[in-house]
Amino acid sequence: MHSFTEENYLKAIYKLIEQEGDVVTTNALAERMSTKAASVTDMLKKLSDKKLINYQKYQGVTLTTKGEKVALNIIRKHRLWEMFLVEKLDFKWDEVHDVAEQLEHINSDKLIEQIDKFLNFPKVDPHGDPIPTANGKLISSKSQVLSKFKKNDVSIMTGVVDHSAAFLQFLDKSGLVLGNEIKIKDIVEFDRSLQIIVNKKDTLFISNDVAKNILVIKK
Amino acid sequence: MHSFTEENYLKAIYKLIEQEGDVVTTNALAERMSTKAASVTDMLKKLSDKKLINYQKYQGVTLTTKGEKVALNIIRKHRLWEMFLVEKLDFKWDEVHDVAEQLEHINSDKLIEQIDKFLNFPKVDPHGDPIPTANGKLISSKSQVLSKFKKNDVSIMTGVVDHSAAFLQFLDKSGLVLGNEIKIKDIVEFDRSLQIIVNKKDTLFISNDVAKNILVIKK
DNA sequence: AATATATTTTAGACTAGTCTAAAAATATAT
DNA sequence: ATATATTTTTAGACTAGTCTAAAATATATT
Ligand SMILES: [Mn+2]
Ligand SMILES: [Mn+2]
Ligand SMILES: [Mn+2]
Ligand SMILES: [Mn+2]
Repeated sequence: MHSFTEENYLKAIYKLIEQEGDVVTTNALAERMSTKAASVTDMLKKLSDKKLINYQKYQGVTLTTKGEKVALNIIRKHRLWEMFLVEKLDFKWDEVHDVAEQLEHINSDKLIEQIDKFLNFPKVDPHGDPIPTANGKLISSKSQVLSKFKKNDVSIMTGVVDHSAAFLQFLDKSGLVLGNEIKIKDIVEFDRSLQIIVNKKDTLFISNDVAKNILVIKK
Repeated sequence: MHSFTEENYLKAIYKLIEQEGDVVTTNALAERMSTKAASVTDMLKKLSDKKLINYQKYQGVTLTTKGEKVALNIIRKHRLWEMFLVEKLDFKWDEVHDVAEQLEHINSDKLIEQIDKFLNFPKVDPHGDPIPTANGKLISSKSQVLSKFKKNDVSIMTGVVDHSAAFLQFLDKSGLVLGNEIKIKDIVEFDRSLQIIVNKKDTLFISNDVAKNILVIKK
């Protein structure tokens, strides 16, 4: 099929387009893949030959339909494996990423179908990210970052923007986990930091930087 | 750590020594790895440089203590994953090999510990093969091939020699699965084929070739 | 003991993926 | 519009793993 490296490039292109915008630049990809621009150019030629990306020299890249299908399938596998690790093997949400990064490349349709079934067909992964369907559909969530809300707004935490272990551990320690209710008690005008009430009980202060990395849905 | 290829070579060396005898030849390894002798020689140099094997030109190879530890760890992971697939994901014993061949290379101590725990620390895999411990001990079973037994001997099926999907499917169809009791009703002198009674119920005939690939333990 | 055959290693080449350094193209600033 | 800076691509080299063909060594046969 495709090599691990090809799969990782396709996933990176998908995610960069999702976040940043319409086309992905060579440098952005090099940054994300922790490699050099020259190496990226080589890979882009290869992916282009295989009709997985649309690529013209100096013009950046987008995924073809075929390439997007591959990317979404890797993302599906990654998120299902993360869910498996958390739900069945007692991993914490900050421990799953590196292992899922490997497991996502295991090639077996039956395996991933059975994992999906075993988990009772989850819709989102442990970080609140939606799991693409087997035929490559991804329902994008209506969540917004907490920093966009106003005083007295009440919302439910549904995801995170930053997926780093450090941030996830900080959230755990603060009682900010998926499903919790967050009410904005006050917003400090000076630095846009927030005073919030979690689950109608615990009051705490979070910086605007933190609020920008918490996804919620209005109650 | 070590590449997939290195791990597969070490496992192959381990298994060849286990079956065939004291040292492994270049050609035997080439055969097993479905590659050419020249490629094997290249890899042997590399594994020798890494102190994973004892290798002298033209003299065959053995594993060092370090190499054996790596091999046993891969075998442990392979067998635990096979067990997981059968026990938790409804795979049949003839369907697990190729997937386990990939999963055995996933690198995460926590993952394999948790899988072991999740399965309640199994001692053998779905084919009756013993699972090495985390610190590299392997309890070799006292099973023998059915063809060595005599008329009227009663035994319990504990494993298989041939692991091919074809053979395993044949066994399934014949009701010859692990744990079943096998009584030898008669042995045909001419071709050493057997008439056996499975679980005190079903009588069937099997060739000596089949009997040589069924492992049992005397009751 | 000499020769023939089989096994194993070396030599040299190829692909995937990576790198550095230099050249080419594009974007930005005067 | 031209010069400067930035981005991207090319050129050439490196490693891991593989191959074929040829050379070296070991084993078997006479
Ligand atoms: Mn990956
Ligand atoms: Mn995730
Ligand atoms: Mn393998
Ligand atoms: Mn097995």
